[in-house]
Amino acid sequence: MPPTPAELREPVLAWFAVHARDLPWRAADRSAWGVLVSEVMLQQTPVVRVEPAWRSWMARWPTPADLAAASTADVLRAWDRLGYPRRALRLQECARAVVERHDGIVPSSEPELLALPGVGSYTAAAVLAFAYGRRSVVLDTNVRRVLARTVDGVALPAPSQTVDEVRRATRYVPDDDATAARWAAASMELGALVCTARSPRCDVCPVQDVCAWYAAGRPADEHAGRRKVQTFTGTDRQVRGRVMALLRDALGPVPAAAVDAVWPDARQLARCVDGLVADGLVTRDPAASVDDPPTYRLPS
DNA sequence: AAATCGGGGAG
DNA sequence: CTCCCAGATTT
Repeated sequence: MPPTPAELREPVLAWFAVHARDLPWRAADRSAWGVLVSEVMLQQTPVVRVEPAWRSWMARWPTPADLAAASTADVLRAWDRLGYPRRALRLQECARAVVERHDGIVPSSEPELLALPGVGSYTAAAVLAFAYGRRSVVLDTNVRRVLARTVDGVALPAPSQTVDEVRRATRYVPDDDATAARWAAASMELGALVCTARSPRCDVCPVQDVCAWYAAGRPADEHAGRRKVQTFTGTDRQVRGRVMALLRDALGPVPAAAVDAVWPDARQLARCVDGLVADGLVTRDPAASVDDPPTYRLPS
């Protein structure tokens, strides 16, 4: 018997009222743009690493117009090692779209949010709930795990999100805007602090008594083995990361020879550099003389 | 539905 | 060492 929506929500909301972390993008004076920036930074990057980056980022570029007017090289340097630099590129594109399409105001409708670069279903729902206090179905990795355990009685959700899963999650979202927005934050927080992927702290969980997974004796993950572990060492992602690090730290244009030195496999390196140029993360400038090698830099 | 895209810190 | 993190986009 899975818990009813009320059986799950009420203890989690009460727990959240006591245990919510004091994160800067939850402060009373944060802007809708600040919320959007935090959500993009938090896409696949842990809270502890985002927090200091968010503070300095918002101090430097408080509004969409500020970020829209910045040099892309500065944006990529400020992004530093938050991972997936394409997100930084899209965040700046997003700022420009907000300025051009919405007069510099972050939109408050789901279709308009989804149309922004770098904003998918999760981020759109999160901005609606956290910036505007509106009801939405916020289904991130934390909420997916909380519902998989408490409702479905399984250790972890399926590798990819299904339509059925969204429908199920919708049934647990409160009807009114304010409570729905709190539920979004509370259920995410429970997944982040208690109902964690590695070693869940069921002993302090506010919904232990209604949790289907706990009742079943915490059975192991049924998808174990089928889960794709993204390796990193030796992959294109590592090579791209090295090239980006080199260009971030460079004061001026970087000679091709310096780029060649970051990775021993010349073919793989060339493929990665071409990819970075195609992605708009790197600019290749031809040399003065035709037979000389080009130089590389971050895009201006 | 699956692959790709960074990087780091906990276990 | 492996695993996972407030995902989005492309194929």
